[in-house]
Amino acid sequence: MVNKHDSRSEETKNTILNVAGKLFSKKGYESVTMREIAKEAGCSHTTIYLYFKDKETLLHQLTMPSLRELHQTLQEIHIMNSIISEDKLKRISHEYLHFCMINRNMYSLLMNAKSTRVDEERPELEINKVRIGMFNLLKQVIQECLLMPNNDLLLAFTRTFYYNLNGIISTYLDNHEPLSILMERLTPTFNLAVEVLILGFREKLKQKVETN
Amino acid sequence: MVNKHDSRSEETKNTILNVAGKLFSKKGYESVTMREIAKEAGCSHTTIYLYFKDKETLLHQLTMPSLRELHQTLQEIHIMNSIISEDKLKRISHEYLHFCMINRNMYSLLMNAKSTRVDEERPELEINKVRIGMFNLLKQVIQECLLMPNNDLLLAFTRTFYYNLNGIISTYLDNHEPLSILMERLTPTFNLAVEVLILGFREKLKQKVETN
DNA sequence: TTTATTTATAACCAATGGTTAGTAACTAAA
DNA sequence: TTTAGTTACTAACCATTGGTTATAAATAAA
Repeated sequence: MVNKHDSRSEETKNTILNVAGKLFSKKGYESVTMREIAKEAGCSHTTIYLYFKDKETLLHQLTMPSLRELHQTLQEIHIMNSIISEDKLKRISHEYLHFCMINRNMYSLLMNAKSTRVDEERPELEINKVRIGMFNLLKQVIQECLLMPNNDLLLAFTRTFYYNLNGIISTYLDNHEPLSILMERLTPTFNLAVEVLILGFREKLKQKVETN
Repeated sequence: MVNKHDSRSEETKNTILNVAGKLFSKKGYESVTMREIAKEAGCSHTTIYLYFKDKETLLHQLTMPSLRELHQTLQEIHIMNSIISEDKLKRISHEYLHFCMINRNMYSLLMNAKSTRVDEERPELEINKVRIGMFNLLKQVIQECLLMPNNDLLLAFTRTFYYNLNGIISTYLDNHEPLSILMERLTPTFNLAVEVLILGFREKLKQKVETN
């Protein structure tokens, strides 16, 4: 039988997480203050420090579940047999872009995982694992798409593809347009970018074969 | 005959600008404090506010001259007759990347020109002019490269190219590797990206022609 | 009821960007 | 030379923030 103490602290922790998640999404991590979160959660701002080491830990604990989910989604798309690899790549790109646009705070964390944190169950290792995992997944899908060996050129292609995705996100990071409208407006351009890259990769591959 | 008053204030202002420029470059805009700048400049931190409205104004006044210079450089490359447009594109990309990597603070300003500032001689208008100017220049060079009309497809191509450049920059924004080493390591990848994009654009164009 | 444990808050701290009041230095006029 | 005015600069102050420490409140156990 859970006692009131346990349930009270659990409830407080969850409330803080929920409120923080909402506020971060709405106003951006940097501009939300701990006092604001506390007020909305109905507690003192110092209570937050009973459960979370600092502000960044809060963001981190909000991020990892969603990130794992994204990674899972991308993996599921990857192993689908019913679609060709070029379409997989488009779907993966779309999911990644969509996720990052919704979760702009998390995107920053994803890009800037601090390597200063070696305590706390090696969270950087986990987030790095997920990052690397997604990069490698992208690499595999590109490899399948191009029917090429796993070599330096594939790495460079994957990087280029990755730059493009992240360029898109960073271009619209501070855009205040509603997401659904933004995605509707720009998805054709995003898809074009993927197609152009694949075409370019194929041509580059051809060139390499012709010079060898 | 300039009096001591005038020369003294001019000197103070320039010292502050110089010091700020160095510190921003070295440690990043966000992590440099006004008190730190003041200390290095040999004045009180409140003196800074005699000359500059706020911290952002300081960054802005440091940024615009360099940005104008970059824009000028890119324009000069554009009008060069001695090189083909594909090489122009590579040179322009290289200059832009190099500039942004050196001036990461300014890059942020470039990407995030605040629209909240309508006082102060319309600086947002100026920075927007430069941004738009550079985007249009890029568009022109891509157009020449591809020998295509100025249409929606060209705009989408230019956007894609722009995403790529900015993806590169944002990927390495917090990288602490010395710039010369970073550029040496990655310039081949950056050039490959440009080539891939151009190849892809050409193929896309071909497809469009074939379906019309 | 008293004591121990857990949860939470209030008081406090250092630091920051920025504002306001006061002082020092310089120049011009008497 | 002295006085008044102007300019450059500083110190005191402010509100706010993330975070720490001391204290209070709530709950469970003896």
